[in-house]
Amino acid sequence: MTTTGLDGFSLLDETWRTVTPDAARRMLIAAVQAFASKGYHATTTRDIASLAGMSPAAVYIHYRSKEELLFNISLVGHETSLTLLSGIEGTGAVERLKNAVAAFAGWHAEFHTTARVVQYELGALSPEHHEQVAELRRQIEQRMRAYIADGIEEGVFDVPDLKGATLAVLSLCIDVARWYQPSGKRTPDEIGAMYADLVLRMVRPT
Amino acid sequence: MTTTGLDGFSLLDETWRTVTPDAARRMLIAAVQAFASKGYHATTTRDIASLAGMSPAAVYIHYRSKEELLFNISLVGHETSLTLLSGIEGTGAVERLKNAVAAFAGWHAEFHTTARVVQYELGALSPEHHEQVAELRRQIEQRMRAYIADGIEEGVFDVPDLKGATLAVLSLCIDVARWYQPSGKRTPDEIGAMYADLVLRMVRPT
DNA sequence: CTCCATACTAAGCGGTTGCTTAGAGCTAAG
DNA sequence: CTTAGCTCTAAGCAACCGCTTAGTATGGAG
Repeated sequence: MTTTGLDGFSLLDETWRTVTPDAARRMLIAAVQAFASKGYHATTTRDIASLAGMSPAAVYIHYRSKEELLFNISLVGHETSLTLLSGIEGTGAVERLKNAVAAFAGWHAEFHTTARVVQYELGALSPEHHEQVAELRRQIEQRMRAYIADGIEEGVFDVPDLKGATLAVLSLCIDVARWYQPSGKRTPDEIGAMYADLVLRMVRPT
Repeated sequence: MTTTGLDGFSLLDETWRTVTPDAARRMLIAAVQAFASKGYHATTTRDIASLAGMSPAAVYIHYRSKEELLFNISLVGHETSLTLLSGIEGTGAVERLKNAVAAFAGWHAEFHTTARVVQYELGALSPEHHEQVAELRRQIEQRMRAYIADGIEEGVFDVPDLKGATLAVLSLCIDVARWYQPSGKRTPDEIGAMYADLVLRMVRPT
């Protein structure tokens, strides 16, 4: 899962590779960085333009508003993590849940800049945009719940409260975006592996 | 741990009971509500004054700035949760960790309004104020780590990575403030009990 | 070459922000 | 009654906000 960022593309470039034209992508990446470090409301459109190396008015050539910038980030971010979670493979429920948690928690570490905006700026979206994103979040929850439910059906998990356990697992992974620092000792992959172990301990039979 | 809020005092009043004079307390409570629902930067001093039923200028009679309002909230909130975590009782490490997680997670649900400000608006503090709060956060982490370490020494816990496990347990509890809704099915006490069970599963021997 | 669409900037508009100033109303000591 | 001190409000200031307008530079089609 980990990409090194040493191949000429930064991690942010990789996530937003499909965004065109070039100036629109640079603007989006600038917005992600600014929103992640200062928060949506503390970021001005002048901050974003300045980070992208353009004039304040240039924002509005590619985006209708500051909120639309946030919506694009939020939408692509949620779609990316949903795709990631949907593509988990493994033989047996134990291995699949392990891989799912490692990938999902690892993503929140590796792409913590994007993840921070995705997870902590939902409240700044317009009601219509928020509802679109909420639907994706429901699908993410459904996926994670299915991985746990599989193990219960297989008889390899002991989970008294499926909804509660799903909530806790997702919560654990999501919160990585809040505390993760690249300067810390653990790599995203190590965090993913550690969290996978902790979650499997939570669901294993007594 | 749960207080009903039916005794004439709201939960917010209870937390801020010691703040005087009365107008300063009403202003703080208004700020907590506003910061929690819209975020620090999206809240105007006029919002706060209006919620407190006073004029915009009244804020500055009791507080030097909007940031000082946030600092007071953050400081009292951190002190409260540290005191809570420090006063845990129980015979044996298993019972103490169970009680600690139940209390800490339960607090983040019951006082989710305060907890949201405490946990998610740290970045808006001035560097000096942030450092003061960071010291309290280090003490909170130390306390939780001690509860887990006790169980390892007693031989009743199997934890390969003490620092990692502490981080995960705190993270799990803190994130309750993000997703908790009073309209949800679980009471704060039920969430505390469920989380205590999940955490004990994470640290029990194989 | 002309023409036109696209991508950008310089300048700035109306509204809002955190915070200040000047002064009014109230209370209580002398 | 006077007066000092505290709490509050009405009004407003300078700075900054999101966003718009007018105009410039560029490059490709005819």
